[in-house]
This record gives sequence, C-alpha cells and structure tokens, in this order.
Amino acid sequence: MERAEAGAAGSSLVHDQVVPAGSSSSRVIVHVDLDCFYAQVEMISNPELKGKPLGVQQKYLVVTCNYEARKLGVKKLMNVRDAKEKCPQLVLVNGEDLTRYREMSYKVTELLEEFSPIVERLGFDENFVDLTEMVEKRLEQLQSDEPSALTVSGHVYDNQPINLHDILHIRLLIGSQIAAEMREAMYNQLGLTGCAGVASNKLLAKLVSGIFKPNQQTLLLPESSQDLIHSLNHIKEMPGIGYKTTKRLEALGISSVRDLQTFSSKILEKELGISVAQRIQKLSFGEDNSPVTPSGPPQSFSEEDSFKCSSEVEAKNKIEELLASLLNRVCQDGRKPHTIRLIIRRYSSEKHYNRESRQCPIPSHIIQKLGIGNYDVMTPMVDVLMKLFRNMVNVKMPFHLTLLSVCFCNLKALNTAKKGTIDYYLTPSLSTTSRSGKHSFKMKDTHMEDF
DNA sequence: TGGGGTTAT
DNA sequence: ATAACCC
Repeated sequence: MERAEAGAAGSSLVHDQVVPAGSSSSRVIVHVDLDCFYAQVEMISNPELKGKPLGVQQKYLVVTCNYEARKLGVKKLMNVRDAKEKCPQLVLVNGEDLTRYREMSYKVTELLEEFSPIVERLGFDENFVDLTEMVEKRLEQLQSDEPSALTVSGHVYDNQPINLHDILHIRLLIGSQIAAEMREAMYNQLGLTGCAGVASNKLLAKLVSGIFKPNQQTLLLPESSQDLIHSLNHIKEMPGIGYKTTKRLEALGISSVRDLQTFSSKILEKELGISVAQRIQKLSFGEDNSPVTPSGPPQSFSEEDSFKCSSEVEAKNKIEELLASLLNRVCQDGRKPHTIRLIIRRYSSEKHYNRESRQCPIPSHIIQKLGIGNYDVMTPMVDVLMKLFRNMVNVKMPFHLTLLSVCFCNLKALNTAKKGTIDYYLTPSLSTTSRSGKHSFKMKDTHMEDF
C-alpha cells in the first residue's frame, strides 16, 4: 500500500491526495536510538570517564563503548584482549549488573510517552513512537504565517527536496520537528544523546535512524525508500531477518534485497512457510504494516549469569543470588508473578543456541508473601527452583553448565481481591498497612521476623 | 559472545 | 517448552 502512494509523488496539490487524513495507510513513525547507551549511563554515573575511551565489560567481552573508544578501533562485542591490544588506554567498567541501565531505559520510554502514549520498546536503548495523531493535531493548529513552521529538522535522506505541496512530505516534516523536540528533552532532562529516524513505517524509521550517527536525525521521504533498502549490502541487515532465516535464504541463492524482492513468492512460501515468507518479502520492498505496539510494563523479569557450574551446590548458590535480585525487582514493580522459570545452558562444543528451561506455577501461598518482605519467601522459592533444576539435570551424573537464569513471568496486576470481599481481608498485602512496596531484600539477612 | 527482552508455534 | 526475532 505504501508503495502505491509513493508513485503519486508528482501530484502537487494537497486535494489530489488519495489518502484521507488520518488514514491508517499513511503513518508517521519515529525510531529513537540512544548512542552507546551503557557507556552514556556510565559517563553520567562517573563524569571523570567523559573524554576517555570507555568500554563496558561483561565477562570477557566489551559489549559497547563510547565514540572515543570507537575512533581507536574498539568495536561492539569485541573480546577484552583484542580491545586492550587495539587500545591500551581503554578504560573498562563492569556492566554485568543492568539495574542502572534498565532504570534509565524506562525513564527514556516514559519521557517519550509524554509526547504520545504509543511507544514500543526494542531492547533497552531503542523506542518506536507512532506520531501520526500528534502530527494531525499540529497540522490542524498550523497557522502558516510563521515562516519557520514548515522547516525540516535534521537531515533528509539522500538530500531529497521536500515538496511543500505534498501532504505526505508535510506530515513527515512535522514528524522530524517532533523528533527533534524528543531528542532535546532527552538531553535536557536525562542528559542522553541519541539518533532518530522518521519515516512512514517501523522498518524504514529504524533503517533511516542509523544513517547519520551519533546524535543526529534523518527523515525519509517516500520517494527515497527504495534507495534506502537497496543500500543494504545483504539481507541479514534487514531487521526481522535473523540468523536462521538468513541461512535458509542463502541456501536458496538469495543474498541481496533485490534477490528477495524478485524471488518466486510461491517457492518462498513452500520453503519458509506462508507467514515468514510473506512478511519478509514485504520487508524487502520496504513495506511493514506492523503497528507500534505500546510496550507498557515488562511481561517478565529475569536475571542470568554465565559461569561454570558442575555441582548442585554451585547451582543452588547461584540460584539464590539470582533470586534475591529478582525479588527486589518484583517487589518494586508492585505486580505479582504467577510463573517461575529456570533456564540452563549446557556445556557442549557445537550447538549455536542451546538452552533448556522448566517452568511451573508459583504456589499461591508464596505469591501472597511477595512484595511484603517480612516472610521468608527465599527458602520455599529456592526449593521450587531446585526441583525444576533436578528435573532438567540428572545430578547423579556428571554435568557441566555454562549459564543459569531465573525468570518471573505471567505477571498479574494485583490480586483480583475487591474491597469489601472476604478475599480482601484474607490478603495480607491489601488488608495490612504495608502498601509502599519498597522493602529491600538481603540474601544473607537471616531471619525476617513475623509481624 | 552478554544479559537481557518479545512473540509465535 | 522451544524457536525465532530484537538490542
């Protein structure tokens, strides 16, 4: 659909437009992408790091680094040894604890939600915002006696000229102004810089946000969308086409975006299934009708640690550590998880992705004690997790794990108890005074006395 | 490859 | 429960 309208670009009068205002076929989407996010958070925590080449380390990897480090040859996900070799002055900070990154990440999302509530998170450092409605409102308010009212903010992809008689151009231009305001607010209120891309769908917004890097923004006009997608050197660079699909496409002789565009739809559907085939072939044309889905609060909380583990005692200690952190997080969230999952990774040379998991409902008597801090929820939870562990790992046989992870999911708002019902008065978290939800949980803090 | 997340099957 | 995707 979006392709069809792009063809009508020659028309210059607003009333020529086939697309009615506010139609779902013409959207304004912004993708906001923070610059080297973890490194920025670290430089805010410790301003002495500013100006120095900085890497954030997890285990033996530099997972991200600031631009000073990049200039000196450090890359994302580079081995610490290689990074130090390339850049001996590199300063490293440990980034295995994501707490501060996660908190800052949600501050960014919340700031963006003030512009429009339709904000979708992608990882900790990217957000999509659907600006369609906001742009419509600004268009209605527009008094065209101010000359600056219709000036684009930031770059335009390919330097394509804007046609002020083309309503699609005007809407995207206003989107670029909102994007600039968002970046200003992020900097003024949170001290963070980032890039933004404005386009008519999520795929194109995401691709175009990376064109001018760091701390810049780019607008994509519909006439340039084919140039943008063909600027990709390989289909693996297309968001939505991952490792597995890339391998299967390569086996079919498909490696460029144009290969995918021109490949037989029928054969692609046979090979990948109709759903994936149709979706990725549309992506290859720059078409993406997926909505910006408001993320809201997280669907799950998890903590993981990669480490060598070959005994049940080691496993139990790690599980207690992971669980203690999770309990603090869940406590602050206010909602209660109803399912718990244990994930392991077994040591085995090959096998790209090998993880196994077991999950079970959290016993209701434990759920009730969550969030009020004073009852010992650790011991019964650890018991549950160790049962899951023994269900996956035969502890009577030698084993070697390289990762343990604990996940709380199936989060429910509060409990369904309503004021005035029996349930309400039988529910400790509701009928007692404790409603702050901010009790810290310390692992080795032995006895938590009863009320 | 880390330490997270999501949705679909 | 796993598999795919994203960062």
